[in-house]
Formats: sequence, C-alpha cells, structure tokens
Amino acid sequence: MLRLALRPCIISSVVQDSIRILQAQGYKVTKPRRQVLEALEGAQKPVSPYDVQSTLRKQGKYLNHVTIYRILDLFCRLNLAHKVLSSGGFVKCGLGNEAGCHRFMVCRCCGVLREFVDEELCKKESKSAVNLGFHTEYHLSESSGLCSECYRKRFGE
Amino acid sequence: MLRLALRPCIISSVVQDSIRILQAQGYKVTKPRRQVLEALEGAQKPVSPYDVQSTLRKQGKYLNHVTIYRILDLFCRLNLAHKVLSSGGFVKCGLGNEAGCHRFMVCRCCGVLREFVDEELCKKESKSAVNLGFHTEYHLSESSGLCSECYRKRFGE
DNA sequence: AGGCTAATTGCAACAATGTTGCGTTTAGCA
DNA sequence: TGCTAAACGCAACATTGTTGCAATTAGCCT
Ligand SMILES: [Mn+2]
Ligand SMILES: [Mn+2]
Ligand SMILES: [Zn+2]
Ligand SMILES: [Zn+2]
Repeated sequence: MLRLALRPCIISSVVQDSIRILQAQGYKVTKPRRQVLEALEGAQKPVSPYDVQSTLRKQGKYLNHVTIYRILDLFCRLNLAHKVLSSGGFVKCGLGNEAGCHRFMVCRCCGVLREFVDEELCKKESKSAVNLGFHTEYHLSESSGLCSECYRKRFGE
Repeated sequence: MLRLALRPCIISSVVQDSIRILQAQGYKVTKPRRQVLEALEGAQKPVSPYDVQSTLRKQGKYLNHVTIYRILDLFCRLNLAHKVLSSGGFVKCGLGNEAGCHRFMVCRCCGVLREFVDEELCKKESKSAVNLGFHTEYHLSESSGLCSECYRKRFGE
C-alpha cells in the first residue's frame, strides 16, 4: 500500500509513528531499533552513527557500531531519517554569484556537477527562512536528477 | 583589497586564476598546490582528498595525504574549492512535503537544524534547472545562519 | 646567482570512521 | 512454547582524517 518512493518523510514523527512504519513494511521492531529511534528523537542536531553509540552508552545501553550503521541505513531507506548531506567531495567553484550562495545540480547517473546562479531563488530562500525566524547567511543547495545528456539517453529527444 | 569574506567564488576559474589569488593573499605557489589545482580542474565530479592523491599518483606525482588535506583546507578558506556538503550527520525528518524535497536551516551557532517546506521554492528551483537542461528529481537545500534565539542573543530584539 | 628563513611539505604514529563475513540471538508467528 | 528467518554482535580489516616534528623549499634579500 504505502509506496515508499512516493511517501513524504514523517511529519514530526514520534518514535511510535516510526515503529508503526517498520511494522507496516514487515521489519521487526527490535530493541536496538527502538533505542536508535529514541536517540534520534532526543538529539537536537544531526548525529553520526558513533554519536548515537555514545549517547546510548551514557544511558547504559550498548550497541555495536555495525548494528547502528545498519539501522541508520534502514531508516534512511524508509525515510525515517536523512543523511544531511549527499556526496562528500570537493569541487571547483563554477560561475559565481553572491558569496554565500552556492547552488548545484548533480546528475545521479553520470555524476557531473554543475554550479549555477539564481538571484531570485536566493532571495526567496532567505525570505522563506525569515518567516520562520531564521537569519540566513549562507545557502547550499543540491538538486539531483538527470543532466540533459543522460536524460536523452533514457527517454530520447 | 580583495576582501575574502565578500568575494564570490571564482568564475570558471582556470588554474592560473587560482594561482594569482594564492599570491595576492601571500601564500606560496608550491608544486603540490599546483598539482592539486590541476587535479581539481581535471575532475568532472567532486573528489575526495584520497581521490586527488590517486589521480596524481597515476600521473607519477606523489603527494602525502596529509599535504592534500591541508591544501584542500586552504583552498576552501580561499574560496577556491567547496566541500560539497556540510555536516555529515543524521537527523529525523521534520515536517514533510513532497518526497524528494528536503530543505533545512542550520544554526551555525547552536547547531539546531530545522526542516521546512516551501512548495513555491521547490517549483522555482526545478524550473531554474530545466532552463539549464537539467531534469530534477530531488532537492537538498541547507541554509546556514542564525536561529531566532541565537540572533537575539547577539543583536538583541 | 647564492644564501636566509618562514612557510610548507613529508613522515610516522595514531585516531576515528566505515565495511564484511559469519556465528549467535531474538522477534514474530504457528 | 518451540521454529525460523531476520537481525544482531563480534572480529578482523579497510578507509579516512589528525597531530607533532623534522626536512625541504619558495620567495626574498643581498
Ligand atoms: Mn560557488
Ligand atoms: Mn524530509
Ligand atoms: Zn548525466
Ligand atoms: Zn542557534
């Protein structure tokens, strides 16, 4: 029923919601999975797998790091968690706009990355943040998809 | 003259441009730095420090990995290169919109991260990409700056 | 051109992060 | 209350990133 690829991520999900989704998808609800869910729920900022481990350890709960990696992988596949960033590499600057606004497109097929400029987008993005009480100093945006070439290869002209 | 914090990144910079900037800022133009610049110039996708190392090794050029880390750090400080992503951690999903559009604000001071939704922004972003021949399937956007609380602490009401 | 010196690099040792294969445990179910 | 596939723990390993210090070198000054 719930088609994974199209489902938006969980709205301010509490642990219980996530557990229901695990079950709905036929995954077991294990103690380690509950514990990682709680650690994520409790965190105010992004946490690495080892962060999760030490958080839990402080509560007297011992999970092997391999287990945490596997659980976080699963949660990401189920849209219960995000990895906050995508690629990890360096890239030369492309066409420059304002310092502090960097906007990329990455082709998921061939991997080419292109930086582009959109002043209007930049302003809208900041304004949108202001409405939420956030003072923006820096944008980083990645769109992933297909470059024109890879798109052509798949779907023709 | 050239104030670093305000300078936009290099426009389709060739190695020579970057070298001029190194000199202008009083940094030495060394063989390793030239080589890393050339490796970045030559790459079609983001590259890790170790990627740079092996690329160079294939050309019979041997740089210690520590050197490469330090050079890439410098280049980023000088806006000669980007790290393509920011934090590296996991975060729970916040308010969900379309699957495939994730938009965050991160406070550079306290680290809180908040996901938010902006349909209009999402459409504009895709349209902007289409104009460049790119078919977008997924957005990831991070704005960094100050959350309302940290902003107040610094600049009052 | 040759020497001086602060900046930069190389090296060694280490720390942190991430992966794989396989034996053991356990959640969910009959 | 057992059965079994799924999930976990462990060991061993691979990759990535960091630190302190000795050796080298780019840029400058004779
Ligand atoms: Mn840029
Ligand atoms: Mn999301
Ligand atoms: Zn492509
Ligand atoms: Zn803050």
